[in-house]
Amino acid sequence: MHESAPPLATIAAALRRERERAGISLAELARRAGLAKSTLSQLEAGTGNPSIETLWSLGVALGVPFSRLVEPPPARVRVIRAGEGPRVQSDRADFVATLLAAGSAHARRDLYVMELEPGEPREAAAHIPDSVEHLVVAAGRILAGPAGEQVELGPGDYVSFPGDVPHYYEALEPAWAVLVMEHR
Amino acid sequence: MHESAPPLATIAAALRRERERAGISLAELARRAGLAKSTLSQLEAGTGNPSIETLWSLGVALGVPFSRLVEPPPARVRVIRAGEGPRVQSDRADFVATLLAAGSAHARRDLYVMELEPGEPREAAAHIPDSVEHLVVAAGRILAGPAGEQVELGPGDYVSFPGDVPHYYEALEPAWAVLVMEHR
DNA sequence: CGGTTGCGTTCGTCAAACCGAACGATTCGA
DNA sequence: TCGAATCGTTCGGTTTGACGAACGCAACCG
Repeated sequence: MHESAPPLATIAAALRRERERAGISLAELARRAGLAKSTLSQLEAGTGNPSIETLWSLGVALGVPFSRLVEPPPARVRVIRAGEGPRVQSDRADFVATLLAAGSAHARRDLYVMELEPGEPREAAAHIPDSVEHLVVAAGRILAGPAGEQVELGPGDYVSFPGDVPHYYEALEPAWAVLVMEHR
Repeated sequence: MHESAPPLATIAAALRRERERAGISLAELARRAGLAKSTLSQLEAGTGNPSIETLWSLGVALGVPFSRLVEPPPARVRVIRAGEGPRVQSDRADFVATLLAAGSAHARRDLYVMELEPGEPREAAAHIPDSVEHLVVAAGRILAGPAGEQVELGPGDYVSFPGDVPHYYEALEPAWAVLVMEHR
């Protein structure tokens, strides 16, 4: 899925990178974070599997948000070619969706590209309370919406509706669309 | 500021929250993550200090980005002060942008449809720090990206790049795209 | 009623994360 | 040239996170 990066080496690299950016020594950082030099040494060497509290204290001492230590340096420009993205087979859905960008904790909108073939309508059970789905049709025609309130959409059309009630997607012809799943 | 929350209870709450959102039992999650039930039980109880690998495997098993487990839940109260509302007619927009859905404080991603005609490249000055732009091309061909790092995109292609540096949009042929502005 | 299945918690054991101390290497200034 | 200081690494010892087994509970079925 989208959870690929091995955190082992990522953290080691991030620690060294941020420490050098701060311009302090390993011993000094260990001192500020309240850790033993040895611990930090092994962490930067890629040996070891720090506890949350350990890594957190390092984040504090370095003055960087926690996620910067654990997430790989974000590629400045991310390109996902048509059909190349990670296919998400949703637990409770039959449609094929490609996850483009997962929302962070502060930006909980997940971005998908959805491809639909005409035929069986895709029935989606109600899911998370207070979730909202946004749909922009890029090509083809799609009949979508909550049960009983479907609307027909063509290229460029946009619709949003609550995701916490049963709803349907049905392609009237081969179609694809951009889907934004917003769950608060 | 950004480094305040004690991760102890945050993680416990996040784990339970995300697990219930996924609708699986504690035992089931432990199984999928390859952990002992007891470990997970203690984590959700707020007792214990998981290692990175442990927490990571939980993130994978839950299908959520790591940061969602470690960062505090978004504020329940959502406030948009006077004058802070989303500008629909952008000040410097010489392209046609239609605001579809403004992000709340909980989901700070704004959703646009953008139409471009070939000709002058659209130059966008750097804006809000730590903002990210997501672009899915629906039709036509677009050259987009930060200055010096533009990529050419066709229908179905996706790109994201930082929005806090100068960047360009140039239609190589009549095109339209879905634009998600993410500002944290 | 037993018997089974699944749940979440508690307990004892073991591996490993973390610590403190000692080490060689380097850079100073006296 | 010699200490003195600081660097980052390596080596045993201790704390503790993770495991597996057992437990009590509820729901379900014979």
